[in-house]
Amino acid sequence: MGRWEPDARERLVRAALDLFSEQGYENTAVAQIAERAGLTKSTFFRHFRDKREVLFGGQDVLAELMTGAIAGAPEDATPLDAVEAALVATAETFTEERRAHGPQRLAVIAGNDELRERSALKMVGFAVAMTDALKRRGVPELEAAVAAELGVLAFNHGYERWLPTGGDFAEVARRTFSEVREAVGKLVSCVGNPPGKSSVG
Amino acid sequence: MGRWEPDARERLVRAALDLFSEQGYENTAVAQIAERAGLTKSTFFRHFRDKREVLFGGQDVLAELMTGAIAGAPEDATPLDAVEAALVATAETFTEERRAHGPQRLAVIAGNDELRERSALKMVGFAVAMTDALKRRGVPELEAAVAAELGVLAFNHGYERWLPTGGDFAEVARRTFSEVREAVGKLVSCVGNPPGKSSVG
DNA sequence: GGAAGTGATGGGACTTGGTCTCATCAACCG
DNA sequence: CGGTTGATGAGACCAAGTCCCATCACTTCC
Repeated sequence: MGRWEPDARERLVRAALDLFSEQGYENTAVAQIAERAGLTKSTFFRHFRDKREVLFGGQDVLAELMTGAIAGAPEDATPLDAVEAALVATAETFTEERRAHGPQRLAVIAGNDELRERSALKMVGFAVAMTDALKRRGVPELEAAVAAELGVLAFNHGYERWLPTGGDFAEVARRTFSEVREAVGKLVSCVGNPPGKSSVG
Repeated sequence: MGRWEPDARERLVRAALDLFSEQGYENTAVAQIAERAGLTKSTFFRHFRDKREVLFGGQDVLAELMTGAIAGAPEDATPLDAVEAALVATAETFTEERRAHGPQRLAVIAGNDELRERSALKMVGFAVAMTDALKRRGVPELEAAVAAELGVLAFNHGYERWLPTGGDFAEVARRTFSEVREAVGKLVSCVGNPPGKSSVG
């Protein structure tokens, strides 16, 4: 594997994923990942900000798709409709190839604190991005924040639901988000809190 | 400052906070923090898992207060009521002394990625804790997750609102959470989505 | 009162993540 | 053919974090 083989980044990701699965994240040195990919530590850090980031590539693309969809949603769309559109807009990145190493990736992340930490930050990033996009539509601060948070929740649940079955993520996202909406409805219309007249307002 | 002065942990926290404010988080070495506290690097890592953690002490106590309040809420309390009780239950930790270095702490965290990452993880921890506590009350998975997420959102907003003014955090939490409830109500009762019959169900 | 034990600390070696700088090499271009 | 560009290799370097062992203050027990 020569110095100028193409797809250095992809090779690094695959090598990292394999090594993390084989021996655990903490027991794998960056130099080892680079070596398996036929590269060096220097090159690794040229492609990824740090060791964690090799598992979280392309998340900024997702955020851009979300904000773009919210900005481009019909003017009469409700905040929740806009958020739903944001989730649907990310479907194009959920390719079959991505699904292939999804479980492996999830397992590695679940087994390490640093990685769960990075994952949490990415989710916060999504929430902030959607909140800002909603605010630019004139949605009040707090409503925007709530809607965005619900969107992130649905996104995560949708992803976990999409992984085993595959298929069109847009559909899964719509279904999951409608369930979240339903859950919200049940929460606010609980006994003692009739809808329309909040008991705490 | 001798070897056996008391309050090593508190001294480390104060030294870290001051140094981070003076020269930035990244420009401050752990050895330097320890030195200012009259201790050594070894001792620092005996008190804190890593450099970040010196700014996030006591968050596990908060999670326990939250879960305890949810578990101990009246049987007929709605999920949202239980979450509100969880926020109120954390009030006892919001002392005036804690408020004193709150802004300093927030500023340091906001200025560094590693720290925002850790903060995000802590919030996810709260959400998971409250979700589990709600599920143990028989609340369905998704509703529990939504309610917990709303709680975390209110907690954060409440904290930022409490910092400048001080006073009883319980009151601030109640007020903030009621505003979140109101926001949720507006979201689900938007034009095109009459409450009671979801347009996407 | 001295000896043994306990728990927190000091100290230093060591690994690894991450940065930085400079040399190298392939491709492209005039 | 020579110069430029861009990605890589190589290695020094610093700081985070781990590990092991010695040290010291305090306690307990004989």
